[in-house]
Amino acid sequence: MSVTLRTVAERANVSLSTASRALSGSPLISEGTRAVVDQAASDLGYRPNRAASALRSKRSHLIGLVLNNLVNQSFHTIADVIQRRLRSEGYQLILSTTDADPRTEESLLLTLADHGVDGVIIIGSGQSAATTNDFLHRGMAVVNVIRSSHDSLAPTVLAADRDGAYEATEHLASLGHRRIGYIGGIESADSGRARHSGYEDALARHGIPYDESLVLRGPFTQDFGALAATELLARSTGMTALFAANHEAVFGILPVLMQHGMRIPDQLSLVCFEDMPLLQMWHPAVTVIDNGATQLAELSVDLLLSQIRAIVSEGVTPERLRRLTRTYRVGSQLVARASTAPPAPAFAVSSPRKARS
Amino acid sequence: MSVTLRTVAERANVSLSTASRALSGSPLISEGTRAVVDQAASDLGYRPNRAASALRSKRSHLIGLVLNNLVNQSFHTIADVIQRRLRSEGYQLILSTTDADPRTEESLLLTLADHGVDGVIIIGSGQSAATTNDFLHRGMAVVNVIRSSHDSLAPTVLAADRDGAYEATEHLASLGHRRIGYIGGIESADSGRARHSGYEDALARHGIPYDESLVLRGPFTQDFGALAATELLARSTGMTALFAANHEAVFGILPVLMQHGMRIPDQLSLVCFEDMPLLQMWHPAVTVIDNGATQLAELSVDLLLSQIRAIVSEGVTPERLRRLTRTYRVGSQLVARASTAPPAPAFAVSSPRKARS
DNA sequence: CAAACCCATGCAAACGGTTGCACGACGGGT
DNA sequence: ACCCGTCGTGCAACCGTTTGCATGGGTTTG
Repeated sequence: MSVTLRTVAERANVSLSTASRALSGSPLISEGTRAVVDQAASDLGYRPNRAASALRSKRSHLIGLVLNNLVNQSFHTIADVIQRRLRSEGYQLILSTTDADPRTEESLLLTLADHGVDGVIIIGSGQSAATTNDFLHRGMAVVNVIRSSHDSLAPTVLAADRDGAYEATEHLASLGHRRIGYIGGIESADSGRARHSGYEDALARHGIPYDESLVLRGPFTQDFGALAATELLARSTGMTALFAANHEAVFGILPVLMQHGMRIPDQLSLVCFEDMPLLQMWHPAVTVIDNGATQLAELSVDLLLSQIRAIVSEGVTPERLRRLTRTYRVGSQLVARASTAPPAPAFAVSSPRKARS
Repeated sequence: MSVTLRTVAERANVSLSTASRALSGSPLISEGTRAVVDQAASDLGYRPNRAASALRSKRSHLIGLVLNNLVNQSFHTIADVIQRRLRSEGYQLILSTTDADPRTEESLLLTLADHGVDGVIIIGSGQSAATTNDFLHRGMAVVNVIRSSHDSLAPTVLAADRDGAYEATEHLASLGHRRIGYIGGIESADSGRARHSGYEDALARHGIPYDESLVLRGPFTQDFGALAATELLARSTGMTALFAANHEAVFGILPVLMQHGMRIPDQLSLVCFEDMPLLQMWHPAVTVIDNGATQLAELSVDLLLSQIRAIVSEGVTPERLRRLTRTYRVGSQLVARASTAPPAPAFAVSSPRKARS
C-alpha cells in the first residue's frame, strides 16, 4: 500500500540494503547507484518510517524538552530558539511540562526514554539527576539549562547570575543611587544566591552599606513579587531605585508600582533581570540585564548535538562521561532603557542649593 | 541487556503474546495470568518500547502540535492546556513552529507523519488543507484551531469572533461612546472579517454611524498595531474609545498609547480582543473579550481524542470522514476591567450645561 | 454422549528499516 | 599470469511489539 524502502529498492533495481545505505548517505555506495536510488525515492515520494528506523538503529531523531511550565514568559525565547535549531538539524521536539514537581518530572523523563529520544534538554530544574545520569549511561544525551544539580553528570548551561546582578546594581549606583532596593529569589536556588551576592558586591564596591530593610527574597512567583513590592513601598526606606532580580516576580512588581502611581524613573529607577518582550513594551521601557536567552539556547543545542555525535562515533565510554560534566556560563549584558535615571528629586533640589550656599 | 517484553514473559512463564495482551489490557486474558504478568513487569521495571509498538501497531502515542510561533503570547495558554490534557491521556506532544510559512508548514506536517503521529492539532493556520486531508484518509486525526480553511475536511474550533466583537463594541456604546475606533485584522482572514462585522452590527444597533476614518485593518503584527495607533491618534477624529480587535497588534498599540500620554480610561476607553496576562497586569487593567482559550484547547483535544478512538474502532470509512467536517464555536465573554469608562471629559462638560440651558 | 462452542493461550508472521558479514569483480603489484 | 586488497552490492538476521490464526481443554447444547 504505502511506499516503503522495498518499493524504492525494486524500482531502482537494487537490494534493500543498498537502497538503505544510499539514502542514509553511506560512503560505501557508488555515485551512480546513489543517484538512481535518490531518483527512485523522489519519484515515488518515499518517506522513511521513523519508528522502524528508531527500532533498529536506536536513533529516533526526537529530543525531549522538559520545562517547568509554558506560561512563564522567560522560557519562551529559549524554547523557541531550541526548537528552531533542532528542527534545522533534523530533530523534532517533544515538549512537556512538569510544574516543577519532581515526581512528574521523573515519570516524564521515563516516558521520554520509552519514546527513545536521542537526548533531553532540561530547563529550570535540577531534580532527578539520578535518572538523567542513568540516561547518560544508556547513551542518551542530556543538558541542564539554567538550573543544575551538583550530582548531575550532564553538562550545565547557566546564566551569569552574579555578574549580571553586579552590573545591574553597579549601573544604579553609578547613576548616583544609594538606596537600592532588591527583590530576589530564594536563597536555596543557586541563581538566587548568585544574584544576591552580585548585588552585595556592587554595593560594597561603591561604598554603599548593605541595608536589610531594602532586601526581600522569596519564591519565583508573581504573587511574591506583588507582595514584596507592596512591602518595600510601605516601608518608606528612602529607596530611589529597585533591582528586580527575580524574573518571575517582575510580573507582580510592575502592576504594584503602577497602582501606587510611582513615576519611573523620576521617583524610582527600575532594573529587571532577564529581558522579556513585556519589558521592552512597558512605558517607560525597562532597563534590563539581558541574560542571553538566545545564547543559552544555542549553546544547549550545541552541547546536545555534540554529545549525540560523540555517542554515535565512540559509543558510551566512561571516558566520554568524564569529559561531559562541566558548567558553562553565558555572559549577560546590561541593556539601558528608559526606566533608569539619576535620583533626580532629591538631587535636583539639594545640589543646586548646596552649590549656591 | 535491557528488559524487554520477552524477559517479562519468561519470568511470568507465559508466551510473548500473552504477556503483550496482558499488559495492553486485552479482555482475552484471565485475571490470574494478568496479575502474574503485571507483577513480573513491575518487578523487572519493564518499560515498553514505543518505537517497536508504533512500528507494529501504527499507534505512536505522539501528537503533533503546529504553531505559527512560540513568541506570541496568545498561543501559550492554548499550548499549555493542550499539552497537559494530552499527557494525562498518555500522549506526548511534538511541538513545532512554522512562522506562518506554507512551505515550512507543509514539510513539517510530512515530518510529523514520518514520526507516525496519531494526530495533529494545527493552530492559527489554514494552509495545507490538501496535506491534512490526506492525513485523514490515512487514518490520522486532525483538528484545526482558531483559523480554518474552507476545504479542510477536519473539524475546526473557532472563537466567537463576531459575537465577541459585537459585545465589545456594545459595551463601549452603552457606556455612552459614539466615536469608537477600531483596529482589526486583515479582511482576508475569517476572524478579521467576523470581528469587523460584529463591530459594525453593534454600531448599527446603537444607531451610531459607521465612520471609516475610525477604522484601520491590517496584518496580525505588533508593527501594524503601532502604526495604526499612531495614525488614529494623529487623525483627531474625536475618538473616545478604541476597540483593539487584532490580538497581535495590541502589543504595538499599548506602547503607543503610553507614549502619547493617553490617560486611560479618562481620555480613551480601551477594549482588547483575547485575554492575556499582560492585559491583566497592565495599569489600568484592560477590559477584554475573553475568547475562551482554555475551552478552545480542551475542545480541540476532545475532538482529537474522539477521532483517534473512532479510527481505532471503525477504521477509515468515508462515512467517518463525512461526519468530521464541522465547525465549532467557543463562546467568548466580556471581562470588564479598569480601562473602560463613560466618555467623561466631553459629557461632564456638555451634558450638565445642556441640562441647565 | 457427541457435537458445537468458547475461552485462554501459544506460535509465528508481520511492521519497515539497518547492519554485520560474505561475495564477486576489478585493478595493481610481483 | 597469479594473488591480494579494495570497493560496491546483496543476503539475512535483527530491533521489540502486535496480532491473525491455530490449538486444546472445558463447558454447554441437542
